[in-house]
Amino acid sequence: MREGKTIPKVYDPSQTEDRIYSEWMERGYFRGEVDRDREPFCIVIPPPNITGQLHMGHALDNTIQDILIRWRRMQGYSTLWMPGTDHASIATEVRIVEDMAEEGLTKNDIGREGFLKRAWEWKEKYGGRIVDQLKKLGTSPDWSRERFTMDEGCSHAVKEAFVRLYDKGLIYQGDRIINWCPECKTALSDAEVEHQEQEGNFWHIYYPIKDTDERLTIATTRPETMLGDTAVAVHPDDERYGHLIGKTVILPLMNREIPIIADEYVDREFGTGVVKITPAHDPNDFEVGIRHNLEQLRVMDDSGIMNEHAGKYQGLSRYDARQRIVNDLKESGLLAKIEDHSHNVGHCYRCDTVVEPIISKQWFVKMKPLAKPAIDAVRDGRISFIPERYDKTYFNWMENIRDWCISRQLWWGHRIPAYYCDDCGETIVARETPKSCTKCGSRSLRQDEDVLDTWFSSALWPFSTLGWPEKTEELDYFYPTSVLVTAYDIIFFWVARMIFSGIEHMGEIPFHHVFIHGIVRDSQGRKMSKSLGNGIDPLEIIEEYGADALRLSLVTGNSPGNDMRFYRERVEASRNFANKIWNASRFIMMNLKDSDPKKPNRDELELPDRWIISKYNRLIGEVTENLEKYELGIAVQKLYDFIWSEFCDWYIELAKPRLYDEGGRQRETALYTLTYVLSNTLKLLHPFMPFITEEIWQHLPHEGESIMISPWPELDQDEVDLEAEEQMEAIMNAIRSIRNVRAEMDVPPSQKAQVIILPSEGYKDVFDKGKIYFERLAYASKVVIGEDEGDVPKNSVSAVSDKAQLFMPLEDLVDFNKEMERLRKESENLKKEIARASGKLANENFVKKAPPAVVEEERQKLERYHGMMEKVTERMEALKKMME
RNA sequence: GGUGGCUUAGCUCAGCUGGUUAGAGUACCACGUUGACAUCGUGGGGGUCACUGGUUCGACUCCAGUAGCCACCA
Repeated sequence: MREGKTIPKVYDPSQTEDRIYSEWMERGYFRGEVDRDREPFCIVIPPPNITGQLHMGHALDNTIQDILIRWRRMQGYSTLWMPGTDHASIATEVRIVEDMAEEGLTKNDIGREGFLKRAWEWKEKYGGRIVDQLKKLGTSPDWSRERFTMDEGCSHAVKEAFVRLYDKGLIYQGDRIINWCPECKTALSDAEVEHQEQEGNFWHIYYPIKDTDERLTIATTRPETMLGDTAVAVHPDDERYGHLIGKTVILPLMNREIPIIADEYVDREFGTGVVKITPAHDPNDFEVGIRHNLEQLRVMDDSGIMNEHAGKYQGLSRYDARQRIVNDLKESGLLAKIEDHSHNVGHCYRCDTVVEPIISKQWFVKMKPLAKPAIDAVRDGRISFIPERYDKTYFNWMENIRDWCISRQLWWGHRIPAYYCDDCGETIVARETPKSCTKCGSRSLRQDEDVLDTWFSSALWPFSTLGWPEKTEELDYFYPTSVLVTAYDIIFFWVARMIFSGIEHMGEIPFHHVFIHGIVRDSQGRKMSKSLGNGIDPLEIIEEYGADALRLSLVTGNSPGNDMRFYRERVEASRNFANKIWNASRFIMMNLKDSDPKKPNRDELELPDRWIISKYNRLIGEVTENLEKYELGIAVQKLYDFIWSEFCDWYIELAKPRLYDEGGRQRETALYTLTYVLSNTLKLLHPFMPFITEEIWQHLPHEGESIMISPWPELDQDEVDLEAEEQMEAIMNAIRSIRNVRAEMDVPPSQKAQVIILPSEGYKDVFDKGKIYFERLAYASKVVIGEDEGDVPKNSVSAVSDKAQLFMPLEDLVDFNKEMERLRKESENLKKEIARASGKLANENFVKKAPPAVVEEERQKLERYHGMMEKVTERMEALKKMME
């Protein structure tokens, strides 16, 4: 072997991974460059939160990206995988506040500046952690270009984007209903609200009509909001209530008079057909309020505590208030009934508190004009989702989108570049902090206190990281990026927003493909979560089994868009595979010593060589094709099968006789083929298992300094050798038949037997040349090619394969009854197949309408079955005679 | 309520544009230390492809419906 040391029997990833990774880094292999002579291939990483630790979701997402990047890099593309992290405004702020709480500090104690200082320190300390963890996975992004959503460039891009949108009238400030988290005390976008089904109640409340004995019954799930009612509404065409429109009801508990209005928003079928209108606490009511010019009465403060408009309920939490209100209604006889009712309640995606729809002054992005071209881009195929079905999810969201609330009442993030004049009240939106008011010249300006939604900056990620708004070479060359890889749970938050932002700011889509994968669940199919404590730490897995094993486990059996369960047993299987490759390579290296076998001429190749080279070439085609389709699971399955079954189980075994023939001319041919197929197969496997493939490749004869920059193998149709495949199959099938018979007859491996082969027409030569393989792989003491049954001794067991009849004289080991039983089973089986095939062929329509190739195939099958049946029958008869 | 997904061997899953004797891993059974590997080898058992219809010469695969589970949206 190259380094002249003995190779351990068990592969130990911990001995290699870090060393190899440092070498790759030192040699700058990850570096992405603008190279006009080559096609670009670019992926931007979904930036992980700086608060985060690497979890299985990251591991999967980044393994996939690394596979694609490594593959394209080997194919000769100029690849750039752009890495970075996200400041994760709300998540980080929550973490730091928790952190401070342990020291007994609050945000207000240390003030905005103090807080930001602390946050940056926190970022410096922990922000790199996840990056280090990604390195352990073996990922190959261009770390020299690593970005952060709050770095100077990205911040610049954010301001630029904000100002441009504002100038175009696509960003506005206004009082609208937003989702308010009373715990985080900030507004949230619609996407940040998680709806959870909850058991609740429908409280039916009487609203007395002024100056009459009549009353209306109104059902609500949030009785506390009634304090802010400023109308009740019925449908204009509802005959039950037509006479009441324009009258007034007395709002219970508050004794406020509010009008009865008519609005088509009311659903006559639902509940009593009368609804309370609370413009300040419900998005639909808000719209109704605008139409009818109703007062907006907010009854709750930012902490979810009832305020001065809540009368005697002031100071109570929203839930205490609800309780009290229901009790009070009951006491005053105004509670008609309570119904059980399950409904969806919005929760904050960060802290899980029930969000409160509340009217509030916030900044918004006007979505309709932005959504239109973003929908078109997917509709006309410029952007495609893999799997395709996710375009429906995308359309559904984009077509029903409401304006995006982008301001957050937080400190950690991009501060909104809006400034207010204390003197004239002017709002100035500018890239640079203005010195004086553009309207009145006053110098007393205050910047907006709020920061932007984290996703506002991540929406710019595909171009902000490439230098936008500067017109950089990178931007010109790598944008639009090639593919975005992410899980489906982030389509709305991120993918959709990148698409409309890219189109708006760059005038071009941000990526061509969106490759959606599922999420990694635990072995019981549950989502991994901190609260359940069922998360599996990828780093622990890497430590125990190696990064290659982890990566392999994450892609095998994984199909696009579908979730997967994570099992330790699977990782073990992957590790075993790594070990298998290791040992196959070890075997080859042991035989190579330090030699570098010369390429044999074509006519020097033996059947197994031609066969494995042919299979290897097919493999190239299959792996490449499946990578192109993002079918990584299938690609890796093909590799697994090829390496384990065809290469290890068969080819190595078939090559052994020549290897043990020291000094034989054929030894070098076998060695060459072994080495050639192994080292090239390693290339195909490299994107999936980068470490072990590099480690082995380095020890094999090779050109170039690393497998990761070696050229991706290309399918050579001339090497696909159908004849070799067919002949080898014939031998392999015959060997399998013998093994099968021996096992069924309970013949121990130690009991070698003579094998007599009666080849089918045209296969005499094939089996004659293949004798040696039967000795090795079918426990044959001696192999004889016979002409007919006359050459077969009486006490033989037989096996029938499609291209030969096989016999083993086993003397007293033969149990004729057992043999008979076996033959009967086989003939049953054949009978079934013959019935199936001939049934098909007897069907006129099949013969007439099916493609000729399919019909022909079926004919050949039938012929083969008939031939085998004949042999089995003959054999049974002979046996019967013998037993008489 | 709307949309989408899933239902294939004991378990976990592949099976992409309809034609395979329906596959893999794992578990299970039997045999096995033949000079790469017991993290292994050889052989084996195990599936009415959820159900009902339809299209088709032909359906695990396409269409419709039903049931159960799940996800997302409202």
